[in-house]
Amino acid sequence: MYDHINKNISRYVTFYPEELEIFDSLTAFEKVPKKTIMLHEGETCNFEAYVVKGCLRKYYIDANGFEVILQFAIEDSWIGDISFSIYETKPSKVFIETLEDCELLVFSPEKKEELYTKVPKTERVFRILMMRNLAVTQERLFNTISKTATEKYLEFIAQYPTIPQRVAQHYIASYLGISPEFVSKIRTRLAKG
Amino acid sequence: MYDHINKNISRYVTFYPEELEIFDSLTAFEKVPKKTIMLHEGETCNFEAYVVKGCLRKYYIDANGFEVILQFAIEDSWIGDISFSIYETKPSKVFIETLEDCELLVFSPEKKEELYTKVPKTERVFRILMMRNLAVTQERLFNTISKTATEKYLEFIAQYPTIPQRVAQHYIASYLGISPEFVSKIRTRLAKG
DNA sequence: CGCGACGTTGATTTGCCTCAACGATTGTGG
DNA sequence: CCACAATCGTTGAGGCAAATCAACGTCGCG
Repeated sequence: MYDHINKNISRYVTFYPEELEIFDSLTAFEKVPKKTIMLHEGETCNFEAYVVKGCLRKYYIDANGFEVILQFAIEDSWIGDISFSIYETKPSKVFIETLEDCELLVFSPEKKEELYTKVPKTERVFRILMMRNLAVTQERLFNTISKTATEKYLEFIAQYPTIPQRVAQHYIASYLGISPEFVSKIRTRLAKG
Repeated sequence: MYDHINKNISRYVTFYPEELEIFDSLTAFEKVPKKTIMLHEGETCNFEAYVVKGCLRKYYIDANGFEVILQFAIEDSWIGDISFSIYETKPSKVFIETLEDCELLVFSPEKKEELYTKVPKTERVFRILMMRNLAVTQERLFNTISKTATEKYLEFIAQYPTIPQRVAQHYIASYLGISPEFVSKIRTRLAKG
């Protein structure tokens, strides 16, 4: 049950077994069915989740009503609203939705703060997780600005080869900032070589 | 000298005077003249800096040789390569250059780790700084994908009103992912109303 | 002064979007 | 279990926002 999450956080910091026990005890296991919107825009986000099994997406809705996907989360990754903290309970601008039946290990803001107090080392873990997330987001911003739609598509399927098999194609379009029709045209163009 | 940086980090965590003294003692004050490239692509970044005075930019160079600006840093902000750490000494993909004569307070990776050991609370500070940075970057990614060039330009000058007075216009174009010519056209269009 | 970097303006091109129509697939209620 | 609706991916025609290319005026600096 907790093996994977313990391995995940131990990549960055070494923990004693007692510390991992505290860590695990502060999470809540949740099964969430497919197509559940766990966080609506305007709500305050009251969770941060590690994905044991399943697939989720986090997205904005723009001024014209179009969705822009910020993140896909699959096994062994984290998802939550960034401004997640008991001190900063701003209403969220994003939606989080399950795309498959999911098994999650969830922190509430209070438990997260309790964790920081009881096992201060975890500050370091989440600092490093943030850093890696930021690095990925910066890289993606750079790609969005400087690459063509075809390049973006090719790099996406190279970097996340399993995602196209799991989610609808128009979600990938929304992630890449391309119209669904144009993704289709890119694919036929590539198939013809 | 250290007043500003101490206020900056005390926004997120409360420090004892002794802790702030340790913090300050681990930084190095540096004056860097205008147009100095402090970090080249391929080098490992050996600093993280708080800007006391001046203005810098961080940028990528894309496959066609075009610069894409990721960040402007001005007074009371932080700049450095994200993967900055003694454990992760990957070659950097970004350049960091001063646009004005600068006064900086600089951490080396070693001093930063020393800081984390001597004043563990600082993990929390830099976790929160990362988080805010990530939130801003996500917002910008969303804008880049879903807004028109004119909207991006207007939001930029609204959000960073002092930057256009300090840096060349084509740098703003590079930050927004717009051609310099088109920024010029947007401006004349807006001026005519 | 003269050179190079910068901003402007206009003509032309293009990558991608929008709109619309059409099969294929999924799922849902009777 | 079928019928019908809804969702999804594909394809084509047409349009537009922004890029590219090129020429020119201006400013700051060595």
